[in-house]
This record gives sequence, C-alpha cells and structure tokens, in this order.
Amino acid sequence: MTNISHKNRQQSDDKCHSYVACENCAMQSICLPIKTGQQPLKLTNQYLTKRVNAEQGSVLFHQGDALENIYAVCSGTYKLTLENRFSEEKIIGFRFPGELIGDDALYPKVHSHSAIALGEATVCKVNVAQLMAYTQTVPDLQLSLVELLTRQNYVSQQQFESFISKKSAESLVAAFLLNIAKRQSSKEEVLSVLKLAMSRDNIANFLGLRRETLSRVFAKLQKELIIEQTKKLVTVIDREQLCRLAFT
Amino acid sequence: MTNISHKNRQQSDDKCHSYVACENCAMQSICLPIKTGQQPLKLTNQYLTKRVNAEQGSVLFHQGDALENIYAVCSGTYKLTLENRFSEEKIIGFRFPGELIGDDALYPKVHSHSAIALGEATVCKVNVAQLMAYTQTVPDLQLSLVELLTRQNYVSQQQFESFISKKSAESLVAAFLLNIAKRQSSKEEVLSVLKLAMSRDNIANFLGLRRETLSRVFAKLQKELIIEQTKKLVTVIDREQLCRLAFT
DNA sequence: CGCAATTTTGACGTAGTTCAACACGTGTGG
DNA sequence: CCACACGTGTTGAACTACGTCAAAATTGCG
Repeated sequence: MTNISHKNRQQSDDKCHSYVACENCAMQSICLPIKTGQQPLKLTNQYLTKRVNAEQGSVLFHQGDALENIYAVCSGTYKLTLENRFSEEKIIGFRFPGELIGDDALYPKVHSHSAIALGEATVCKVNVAQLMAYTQTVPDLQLSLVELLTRQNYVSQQQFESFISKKSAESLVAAFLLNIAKRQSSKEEVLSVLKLAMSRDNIANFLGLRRETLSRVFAKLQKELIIEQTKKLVTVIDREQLCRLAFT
Repeated sequence: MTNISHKNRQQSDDKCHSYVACENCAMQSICLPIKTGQQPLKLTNQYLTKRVNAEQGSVLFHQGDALENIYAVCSGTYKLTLENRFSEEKIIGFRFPGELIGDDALYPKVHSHSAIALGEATVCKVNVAQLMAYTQTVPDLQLSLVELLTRQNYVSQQQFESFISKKSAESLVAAFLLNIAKRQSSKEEVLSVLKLAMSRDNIANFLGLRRETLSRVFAKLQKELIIEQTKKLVTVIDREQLCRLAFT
C-alpha cells in the first residue's frame, strides 16, 4: 500500500529542500513528451501526479507489493531495503532527486524491495497501468519508455560494476562518497560538500560493513586530510586521493 | 570489433554442445515475433543471424567498443570482464545458453565490458541498428523490446541484490553453485550435475575470493558430503544443506 | 536538562589473504 | 622419449583487515 502523507509539515532546521528540475530528472522522457505533438499537460496529467509530499519514514511501497506506480524523487532521499527472513533490514540502494524508484518492478509487476523516505521528501508519481494504456496509442511515448528503460538498465549496470570490483573497506567508502558526490552534483559541476541524509548505520549496512569499521575508515580519511566530517555533512578535501583509493 | 570464427572446428573430447531451444531463450520476444502477423522469418532475417560459431577465447566485443549487435548464447559459456587500468581482468558475470550478452549497452551505445567465449560456443546475433529501424514500423516489436528490457532489468536487479548482501566465502560459493544449477536447468527440472566451463580461477575472480580460499571451500564442502567434485564436473549431493549455507 | 539513539574508541578473535611449496596434466622442443 | 616449462589446483603456515564485544563519548530530541 502506498503511504504518502500530504500533510505540509513545517520545515525543521534542515536546510530548505532543493527540488530537482524536470530537465534533470530520469523520468523526463515520459513526463515531458513534447514530441507527441499533443498538449503535454493534457496528456501527462492522465498518468502523472506531480510533487507529492512524503514525511520522514513514509513508505512508497513495500517489498512484495504489486506494482502500481513508479516514482521519481523530487527532493529528499529514499532508501531501498530488503527484508531478511528474520526481519533484518538490508539496504540495497539510495535514491536522490532526479532518480527513479520502483521502475525495476516493471517486469514481474511486484516490488522486490521497499522504498522508505529518509527525512521529508517529495516525489512525482506515474501510474503504470495508465502509462501503459497510453503507450499503446502514442508510439513516441513507447519509444520514450524504451529510452527510460535502457538508461536505467545502464545505471544499474554501472552501480553493479563499481560494487563488484571493490575489495577493502576503504575503497568501498571512497567509491561510495564519490558516487554520492556525482549523483548530488549537477552536470559539469562537481560538488564537494555532501549532505548525507542517511545515518552511518545506513551507510555501513549498504556497504556491507560494520558500523565500527565505517567509523574507523571515516576517522582515517579525516586524519589523512582526505575528507572533513561534521555530523551529516562530509566535505571532500582531496578528491584525487579519494579517487585513487576508490580504484584500489 | 566482432571477432567470431566461422570455422567448423572438430569437437574435442568435450561432450557435444547442447543448444538451447528458442522457446527458452531470453531473446525470444524479439526473435519470434509471431504476433506481428508478418512472415516471421522474413521479418527477423532482416536483423537476426542465427547460430554463429565461436571458438575458445574468441571475443564478441571489447570493453569500449561501439554497440553493433546484441547476442544470445545458444551453446557454450561466456565470461564478461572488465579491464583494470593495469590490465588485470575482473570477471563480472557468466552467460549460459538462453541468456543475453551486450544488451546493457543499449543506452550509452558503448560496451562497458568484454565478452569472451570459455570454450567453443554459438550465439545468435541481433543487429541493433536494423532492429531499431524495424521497431519504428512494427509497433508490436517495440512492445516486445520493452518486455525484453524490463525482464533484463529484473535479472540485473536480482543479481545485484544477491551480491550486495556480503557474506562468507562459503555462502558465496553455495549461492554461486545454486545459481549456476538454476540457470543451467530447464524449467521445473533441477539439475544436480554441473558442467563448469570456467576454471576455478575464473570463479574465484568472479566471487572476489582468492583461488586458495575457493579451493579450501570446495574441499570443505566435499568433506562434508555436500558436493562432489571431479575437475570440471560438480555434483550437488545435499541440495538442502547448500541452500542453508547460501542464506547464511 | 536529561534520556535515548547514534557514533566512536579500545581490546581481542577470526575468516580470508598472502606467500611459499608442491602436485598434476599438457604441450613443446631437443 | 624424456626434460622442461607452464597453467591449474591443492595444502600449510604466518599475517592482517575486518568483525565482535564492551564501554565511553557525542548527538539529537522531548
């Protein structure tokens, strides 16, 4: 069951959320179908719900849910989790503004994981049944869907390859930070101060490390003046060194 | 550059290759477009080349090559590899009959890894440019392509999820053997004798272990009467135990 | 402020790596 | 035909990175 809160909560002392522009969103190929020659708004409104608010901890879908919608993050961060046979949580990914959630369920029509907001967030929602209905009649939309799928396949592949080749805890962490930096940056502009919405436990869980190990790695990187950390903010000081570590 | 040998080499003392049936192949949705209402042969012949022979070590494409074709394995086994900045090989997957190769390059149009035959093999070849040209005019083919992509996305996702939950060497090996067994088996029939075309070094490389560690794990599994190994043949004796180990 | 959750630090155990030696099969050349 | 190299796989012994356990320090929140 989808479980999004529409309540407009007061922004806490978090910085204001920055919303990603549609032009930088992975969903754009099916949200901005200008090529269709139809009124874009009129068409997309049939299956697209824009900027739905979600509060901390709210769940877009649960592992095992039938596929109803796919989502694009507008602001905030989501974690994707698997649940062990004995209800241990395993984080298999994070999603940042401009990235898709739930699209990997298009084939078996069932979500293989859960998606949970880490803090307040907003998402755009695409109803799959309605989208599919439209692809039947609008050929260009189908083409856009192919494009979306191939791009997404590529993203998954990239992540897989970056993961499978890492060995030491240090290189995992380095690769993680660089990956986050890249995904939070806009095109051509490299971000060096990272807001991490997730806890250290979340990161350790995702990377398959113990929280203690992660803590020690961060401490080491800080001591070597490669990064600077102050609670949820991590600053990349020596990007080159970090790259070197990531590819070791 | 594609690099397939058409020479009909004498079968060595390997067992005869078993070719996968098209009905069990991941490519079927675009190879058997019976729904198109056209002469299937006439249509698919435009982009499909069936059962091309490839010899041991031959390369379908290199990491960095521009995408020309995607392939389905008919017989034999392929390894997919990344090359390190200093030419160490990292194996990121194996492909068995009925499975696709190169499809993940559909988006950036460049292969992110190499595909190399482990022994003699045959593949079916789909020319992407021609396929794409046809999808423009044959809507059902486009739909089939969407289906292929979503299924493939799903497969990647599954593999990623199995990988990211980092585990002991023993459970990695157990999961690997079960995975191989499942992929080499046909529907509903569980295979217990596995022909491993890849060397122990290949497996160790893929799993991120040292060859010595892998050897010790195999020895332990054999001592505990869970598997039986005679060079390239591995027999799963106690499937249940193997499952238990895989999920630990 | 005060309590709970998160993060860090230290001491110690262990799984897997590293290094080195050996065993086996296969191909090559004298 | 044997000698030798070479690729592949196995085994033992020492080493090390990460996990485990326990406790302290810091942060966040009512």
